[in-house]
Amino acid sequence: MQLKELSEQSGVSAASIKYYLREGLLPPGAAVHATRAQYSAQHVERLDLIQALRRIVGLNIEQIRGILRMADDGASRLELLAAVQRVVLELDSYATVSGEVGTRPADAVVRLRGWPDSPSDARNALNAHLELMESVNIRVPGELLDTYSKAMDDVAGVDIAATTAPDSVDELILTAAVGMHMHSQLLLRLLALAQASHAIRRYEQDA
Amino acid sequence: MQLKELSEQSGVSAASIKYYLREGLLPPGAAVHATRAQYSAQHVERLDLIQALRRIVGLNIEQIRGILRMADDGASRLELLAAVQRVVLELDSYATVSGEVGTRPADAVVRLRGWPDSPSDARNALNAHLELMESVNIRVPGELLDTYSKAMDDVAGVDIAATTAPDSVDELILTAAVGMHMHSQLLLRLLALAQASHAIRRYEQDA
DNA sequence: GGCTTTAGGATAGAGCCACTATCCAATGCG
DNA sequence: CGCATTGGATAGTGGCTCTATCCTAAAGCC
Repeated sequence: MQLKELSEQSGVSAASIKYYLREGLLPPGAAVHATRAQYSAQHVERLDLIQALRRIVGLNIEQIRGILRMADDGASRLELLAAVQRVVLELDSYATVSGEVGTRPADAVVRLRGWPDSPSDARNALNAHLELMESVNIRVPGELLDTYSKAMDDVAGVDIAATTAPDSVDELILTAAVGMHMHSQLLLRLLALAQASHAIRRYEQDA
Repeated sequence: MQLKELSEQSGVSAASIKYYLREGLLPPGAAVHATRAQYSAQHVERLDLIQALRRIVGLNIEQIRGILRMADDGASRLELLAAVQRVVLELDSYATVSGEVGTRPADAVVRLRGWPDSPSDARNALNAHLELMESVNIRVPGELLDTYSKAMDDVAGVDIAATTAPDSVDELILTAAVGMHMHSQLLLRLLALAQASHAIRRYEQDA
């Protein structure tokens, strides 16, 4: 198919497709001639992925480019997962907490859960965030971290098990990124509901 | 104090303060004369709040204005909490899932946890989100929802207990919004770590 | 009393981002 | 043969949050 049809099938305007081509998000089609190129189903899939990462997960062009480039360079599933995580976690690194990152709390969690031991970005991000929370006086008692990590362990188990056979790299990225985002939003909504409930109980009591 | 000093104390540029005044985020100072106004410590506090909501929580001007207006109109703590939740939850209502909102799953959670019964925005948001997840084929088994809600129940308990005596409305908003955001980010990081761990185990096994 | 500084008001511009539109020459397709 | 389409280039749009400039009037200070 050529550009116009690709646009129709993906629901992305021809102008935007050109933009993505320029930005290196979408690989160029097979150039039949100087003024004619053929696009495939993979291009449609890629466009779907780009759309999802933009509109659902909220990544920007540069972040998407980074991930896709890795995918196209034949990165492993683990590497891709790590890349997706890096980007999603840094969505708002409002303050790059630097300084000596005490690896304590995350290590404890890892030990407690019996997770494989490897000092990852995810672990650093967790430690940095815990420091940040402490610095703004939000207490995170050990038991809470325990409860949280247990819950997350359960999700991850379900998630990874479900992600058995990703047909394509694009699909792997899609499920990883969208899944993380969806679960995170789900938790946020549950937290809101829980908070509202607790607040109601408390303030009614006061009154 | 006057504008310049307010700017120095809050770390917000004079131009931005003027902008916030124009946008109705910051109440005008007490006009001593046509060309002189006095600002108070409350103005500094308000600016801190605005900064936090912008930079940490990532709200836009209109969202902040809405919350602050409620606060200044003397809304109750519950109303304010609800308003904050509404805004934070809608941060990315990528798809306003409408239609007959089956109140089933959230109701079950509420019953299970023994939360006070009131059909709230939070509950609707949860139901809508669960529908959305289902529509993109992300399974959320009942046990998972159970685990999640238990964890969130624990946090909310700690949170609300800690938020005993907010000295000012601004502080209440600050702790609510920042707290929600921080916990949500914490969970996201834990999820990332858990996923990475599970993925490592799984893929190592495969290899 | 004059000089500098500041307030408030208005308006315009900057900078970023993700597009979107226009123009072009070259060329394939019917 | 001629219309439509392509890749390539470039410029413009719209939303958002500031930031900068200009102005007049008045206060503070010596």
